[in-house]
Amino acid sequence: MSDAQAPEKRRAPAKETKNSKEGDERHDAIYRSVSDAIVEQRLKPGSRLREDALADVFGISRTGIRKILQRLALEQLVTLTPRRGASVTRPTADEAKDVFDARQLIECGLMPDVARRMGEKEAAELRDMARQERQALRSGQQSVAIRLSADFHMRLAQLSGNATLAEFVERLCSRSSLILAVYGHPGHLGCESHDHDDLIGYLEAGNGERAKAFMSRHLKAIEASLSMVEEEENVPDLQQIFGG
Amino acid sequence: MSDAQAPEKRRAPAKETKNSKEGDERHDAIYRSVSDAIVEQRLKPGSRLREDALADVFGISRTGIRKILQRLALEQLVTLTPRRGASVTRPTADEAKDVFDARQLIECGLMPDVARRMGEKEAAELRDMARQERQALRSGQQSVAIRLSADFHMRLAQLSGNATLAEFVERLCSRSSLILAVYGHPGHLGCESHDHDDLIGYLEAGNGERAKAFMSRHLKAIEASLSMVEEEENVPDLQQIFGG
DNA sequence: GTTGGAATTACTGTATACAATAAATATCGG
DNA sequence: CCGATATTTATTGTATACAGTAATTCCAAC
Repeated sequence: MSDAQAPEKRRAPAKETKNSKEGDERHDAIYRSVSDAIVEQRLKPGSRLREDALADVFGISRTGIRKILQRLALEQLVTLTPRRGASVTRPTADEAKDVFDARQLIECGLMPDVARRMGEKEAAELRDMARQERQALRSGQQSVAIRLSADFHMRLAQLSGNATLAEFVERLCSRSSLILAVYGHPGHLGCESHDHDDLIGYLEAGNGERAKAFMSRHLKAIEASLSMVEEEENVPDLQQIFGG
Repeated sequence: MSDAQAPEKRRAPAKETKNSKEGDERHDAIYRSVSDAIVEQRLKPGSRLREDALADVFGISRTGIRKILQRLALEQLVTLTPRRGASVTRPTADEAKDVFDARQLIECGLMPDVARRMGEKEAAELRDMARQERQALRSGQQSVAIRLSADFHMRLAQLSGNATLAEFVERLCSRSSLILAVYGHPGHLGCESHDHDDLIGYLEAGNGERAKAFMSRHLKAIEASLSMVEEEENVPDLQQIFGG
């Protein structure tokens, strides 16, 4: 992972500040680093994200960290509670339903456009992504597989040519990873191995309607694989006591 | 005595800072204030938003302003260019197309759900909003009318029960206001007066499919009313010179 | 041993100071 | 008088200091 090497506490030498990166890119890299960690479930829902700790790890001040956390909060990957700070969002069952309904509407609606704009190059790229995903899954790298699966859906949306809708899909896929982390069964990954390949086939054949129907079933299958029990990790004893 | 070198560091009237508001709500109020000004086109696309100026106007420091600007940037209402600061976004023709395609897909797709959840109270509320909009239009308050029109579409999406999609629609409507500001004809408002009332009728009757079709036409009509000429306010002389 | 409360601690919220850079302006050479 | 470069200025980027508040710990009393 992105090694924030020895946290040399000396941060003052302004002349040294500039040598490493444009500074702007650095922020983006850190954002992506945190975002990836969440999507890959290395940071689990509910984990607290303290500003000082992150600032130390990445070697920038809290100011920059706050900016990044705020962005993640707007994307609903982290939750910002007023005086408690940031933590990785733990999606509720309602939110999960909303997200999958939204994916149903948008991703399926995009399939005809994607089919229309699908060329050889795009198909090859997608097949490669699907291959990588299968490989990660086979070699037991579940975290990586989850992200690759999300990447696949995101790339698909980008190929529709509508940047705005692609951005929406991006957000929905990120949140889906969080949902899988909370409500998915450990051994059972969201996307079945062959689904993505089949989908590429329909799209490459220019069969938008078929792809649409397939995507609908695909998403339904993922959603159906979730076990929608709100685990109330806090004070569960109380209920047991009252029940008993 | 040696502590005499420590002058009274108090430089800010901290006691007065807190008395007025919770501080958190204040930020939200400022955010809404700026957002409304953009949506109502009192701040025109391209206008620069300097941090100091905003900080002065609202009586908070640049820190808070930056937070708000960043949020607006993520919603694509303002554009943040690296060392140039913030300005009200000027949507391109491509973006405009994307936004209206997205609205076409999402808002129309939501209509059946809205029709299903439509009750007396909701219909009455919508009718009231439509009435206010008509009134604003008649009394020449175009800015207010534009925002009320956007509010109508947003509220409609909320009634679908899907908070995630409602948020997407919210963003799309805000951006649409910007698009109208750039590409719309001055005297010609986006939403025709009677359209919204007609739509409520279909929804109240539970006729989701009819409402869907109507919404589609409604949005198409708005989009068709735009004149999609990219005014390249920058270096236009060059082309004219070379052409002439 | 548990509970209530006070003191401490840890953390976030906000403003400000300072550095860095791009834009605007002035200055000088042609 | 025009063009290129140096200087000044305006404005953003970042770190840090300080304040305020929630969480924790510790202590005493029952």
